[in-house]
Amino acid sequence: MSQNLETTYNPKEIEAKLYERWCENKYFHAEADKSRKPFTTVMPPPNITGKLHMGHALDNTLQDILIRYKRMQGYNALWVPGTDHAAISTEVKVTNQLKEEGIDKKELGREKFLERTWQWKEEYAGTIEGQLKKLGSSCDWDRERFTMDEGCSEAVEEVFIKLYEEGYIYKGSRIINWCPVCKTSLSDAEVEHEEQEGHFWHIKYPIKGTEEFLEIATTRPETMLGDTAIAVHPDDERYKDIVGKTAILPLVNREIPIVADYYVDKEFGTGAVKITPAHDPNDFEVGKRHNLPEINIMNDDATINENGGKYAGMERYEARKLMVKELEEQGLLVKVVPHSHNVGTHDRCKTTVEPLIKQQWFVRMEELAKPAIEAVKNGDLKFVPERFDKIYLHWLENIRDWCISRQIWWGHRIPAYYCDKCGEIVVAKGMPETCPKCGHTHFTQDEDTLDTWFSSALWPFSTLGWPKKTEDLEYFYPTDVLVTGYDIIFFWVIRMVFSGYAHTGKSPFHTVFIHGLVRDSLGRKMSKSLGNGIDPLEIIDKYGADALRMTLVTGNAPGNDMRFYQERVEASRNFANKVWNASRFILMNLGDKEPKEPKEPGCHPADGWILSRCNTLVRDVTENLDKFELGIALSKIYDFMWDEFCDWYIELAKYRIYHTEDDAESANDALWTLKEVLKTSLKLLHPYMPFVTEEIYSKLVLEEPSLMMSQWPEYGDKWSFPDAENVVEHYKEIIRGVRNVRAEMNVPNSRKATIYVVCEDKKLCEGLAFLSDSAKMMAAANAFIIQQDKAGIAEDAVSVVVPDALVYVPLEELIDFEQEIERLTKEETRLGKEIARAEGMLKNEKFVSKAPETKVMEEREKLETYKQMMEQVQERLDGIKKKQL
RNA sequence: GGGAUCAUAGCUCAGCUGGGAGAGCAUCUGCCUUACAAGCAGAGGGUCAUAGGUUCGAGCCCUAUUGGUCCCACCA
Repeated sequence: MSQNLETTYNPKEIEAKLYERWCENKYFHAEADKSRKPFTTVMPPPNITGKLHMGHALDNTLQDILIRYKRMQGYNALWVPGTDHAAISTEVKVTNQLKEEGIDKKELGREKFLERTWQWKEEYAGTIEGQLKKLGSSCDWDRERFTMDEGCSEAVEEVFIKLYEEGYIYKGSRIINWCPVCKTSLSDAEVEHEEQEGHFWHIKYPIKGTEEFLEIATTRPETMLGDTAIAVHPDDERYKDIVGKTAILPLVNREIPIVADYYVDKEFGTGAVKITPAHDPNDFEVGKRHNLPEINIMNDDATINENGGKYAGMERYEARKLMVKELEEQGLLVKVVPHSHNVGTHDRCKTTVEPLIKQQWFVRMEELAKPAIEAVKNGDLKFVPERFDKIYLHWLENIRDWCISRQIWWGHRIPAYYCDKCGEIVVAKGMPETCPKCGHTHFTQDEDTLDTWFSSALWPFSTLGWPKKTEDLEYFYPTDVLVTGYDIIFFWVIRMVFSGYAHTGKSPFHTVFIHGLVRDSLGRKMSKSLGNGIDPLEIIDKYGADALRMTLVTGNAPGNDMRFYQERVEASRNFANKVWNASRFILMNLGDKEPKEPKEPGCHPADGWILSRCNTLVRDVTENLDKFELGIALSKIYDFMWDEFCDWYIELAKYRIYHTEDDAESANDALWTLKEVLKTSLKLLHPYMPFVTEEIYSKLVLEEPSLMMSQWPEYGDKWSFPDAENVVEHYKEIIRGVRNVRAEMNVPNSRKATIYVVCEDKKLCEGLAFLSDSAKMMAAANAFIIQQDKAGIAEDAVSVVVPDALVYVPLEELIDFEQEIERLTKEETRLGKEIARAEGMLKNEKFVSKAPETKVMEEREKLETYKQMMEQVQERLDGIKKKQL
C-alpha cells in the first residue's frame, strides 16, 4: 500500500488518470438488461456554437451527481450525451466566419455552406466532449448523439410526415415574426420583448368629402404605407358619425374605410387606430374580420418594397424619418409624444423583428398541448421545484400554433416536395416519383429547414432509437429525470413533453429538475458582450473539477440563480484538501495493517458515536438526494466530515492508535472505525467530488475495483448507538468548557493542568472513562480524572459547569479571582435567561395543554438541567466571594 | 396588465412537513499541537424588509405594504 501522498491534494494528473480508467473499464456504458432496473437521463444537448460556459458546467454537474448516485444504488444508469445543431445560431456563426474570410454565403451556395458547417460541427462537438470529460461527466460516450445525425434526422422526417398526415402540420399564409438580418421567420418563443424608449406620432388622416380629420397615434409611422383601414370602438360616441366613411391615407392618397371593431381601446391613444393587416398581428385579425386587403410594404431585409411608392428601396427607419418630415410639412403631424413600448427582438441577433405575412409551415398546437397539460395536472410529470408548474401550464394553456419553417440552410430540410408542373405538395420520405395529381415526374424540395427545437423535441426518444422499436427504447424509455435551466422550459421541455405523448404515448420523463442561472460576482448574467464570463476549464485547471462541482451545488436551492466567484471555489478546494489530508492520516496509520472487524463494533463510545452519526448521515443524505435537495445533502456531508469526523473523531482516536502497546484491540477498533467511516463518507461524497474520492478509495480499499461502481451505503440498526452518542456529546461539552477557560484566561496549551470531571451519573462516568486518555490530548491536560465526588480537588480550581457534570481546572497561581467572578457571572446570566425562557413556556397553560407531549417533556428536562447548572454556578460564585473576603 | 421570485450576520447564501437563528468568506484573539497554516482553538456580529393576522408557539403559514430581479401579455 502506498502512503506517499502529497500533503496538498493535486487534482491535475489524478483527474485525467481516473477519467481514463473509468472509460477503459466501460463504467459509464449501459446496456439494456431486463434483470436490472434502469435509470435514464438524457443530456440537454449543448449547442455546437461554441465552448461550454458555467451554465453548462452546472447543468452537467447536477446530472452527473444524480446519475452517479443512482448507479451506486444499483440502477442500470444511462446518461445519453450529445450536441445540438442549433440551426440559426450556428448558421450566423459560420456566416460571420465566412464573412471574415471575405466569402459571401449566397455566393458560396447551399452545398458548400453545409460542408463548411459540418466542419464547424466536428470541431466544436469535439471541444464540448473534451470539456464534459474534464468535468467528470459519467455519460455513455458510446451513445453520443447529434440532432442532425442519421437517426435523429430519420426521427424528424418520420414525425413531420406523421403530423402532416394527421393534419397537425399545415402550410399557410399567416403573420409571423421575421428577422430582417437573419432573413428567416421565427417562432413566438424566439422573440424577446424588450422595453424601448420610442415615440408616439399623432397623425391626422383627412376624411373624404369633409374638411375634417381623424387623428390616430402610432409607434411605427412607416407602416402606414400598408394601412387599409382605420378602426374605432363601436361604442365610442366621438366617432359614431364617421364609421362607414372613408379616410384618405396621407402621403399615399389611398382611400381606406373607417370601421368599428371591439379590438380598439377607447381610452388608449386617440381611440382611433390605423389598421395595417400585413404588418401587425392584431391588425391582421381585424383585417380578417373586415375583409381588408393586406398590403405588404417590406422586403425581406426590412427595406420598403415597390408597394411603398416613392419610399421603395429605403431602409425602414430612413423611410420613417422622411415620412414624418413630410407629414409635418403637410401639417398632418399633430404631435410627437415620448412613449416607451415593447419591441420584439430576435433572441439570437437582437434585431428588431418585423411582423410579416408569409407562407410558412405550422404545427397546430391546441390538441397536442392537451396531454402535456394533463400530465402536470395529474402528477405524471413533476417539476422540481414545483413552482415551475405554473409557468409551464400558463404557456401551454395559451399556446398558439408553432411556426416551424426557417429560411436558412443549416438544419433538417422540410420533406415536402412540389410538383414542377402543377405545384401539388407531396410530403414523403425522399423525392416522390410521380405526382399523384398530374402524373408529372419532376419535383422540387421545399427550400426551408425546420426550427432547431423541432429535432430536440424528440431527443429523449430519438436518441434511444425511435422510430425503430429498439430494445434500448423499450428498456430505457421513458427516461426518468430531465435536468435543465428554467430559461428553456418553453423552448424545449414543453415541446419534448407534447412530442413524447404524440409519438410514444408517454411523457418522456417523470421529473423535470430545474436549475437557475450562474451569474457573476455582481449578480449579472454572464455574457460575451459584458466579458464577465468565467471559463469552467480555467477553474478546473486552477482548483480541480471537484472544487468546481462542489461550488456549483453548495448553498443553492433548486431553481434559484447563484453567484459565482473565486472565493467560493477556494472554499471547495479547501474541503477537497481536508478530505485528502484526513485520508492521508488514516492511510499512514493503517500502513500495511488490515484492521479486523471488532467483536462488537462501536463498543468504545467514540467509535459508537461516530458510527451512529455516520449512520444518521447516510439516512439524511439519501433522503435529501431523493428529494433533489443536493445542496442540503452536500452541506450535511461537509459538516460531518470536517467537524465530526476530522475535528472530533480523528482527534479522539489518536491516543488509541498511537499507543498500541496500551491496548492493541482498542487500537485495532479505532483503525477499523476510521476506515469504515471514511469509506462510507467517500461513498456519500463521490457523486459530488468523484475524483478525489475515487483516488483515495483506490488506496484505501484495494479489494474493490472502483468507488464509482461500489454500493451506496444503507441506513440500518447495525450502526446505531444512542448511548455512545450521549456520552460523546457530554464529552464534547467538557472539552469545550476546558478550552473556554484557557481561551478566556489566556492560558497557553503549554501550561498543562490536571483536569477533574465530577459527575454523579455512574453510567456516564464509566463512559467518559474510556475517553480520558484522548481527552488529555484534546484538552492539553497532564491528567484527566473522572470521579463521582469532589475528593482531592483544590478549592480554588477554576470550574466549568456543563450539563450533568462539573469540570475543575486547577491552575493554581494563575487564577485571577476577578476574572473568574466575571466569567461565572456571565454564565449565571446566560443560565438565568434560559431558565426564564423554559419557565415561561411551561407556565403557559395553553402550551402545556396544546403542545405535543414530547415537546413539553423536552422543555421540562431542559429546565431541570439548567436549574442544576445554575445551582452549581452560584455555589462556585459564593465560594470564591467568601474566599476573597 | 398578469404571474413568479427574492428581502436572514459586513459579503454571498442555506434554513426540508411551524418548536430555542446557521454555513462559507471577511473581521478580531491565541496557536507552525507528529493528517492538513488550503490548517487548529476561540470571539464578535442578526427587532430574519414593514404592518397586521392564524397558532400554545412564526424566518417558515395567511393578508396588505415597500423595494429588487425575472417571466409572460396584441394596448396601436
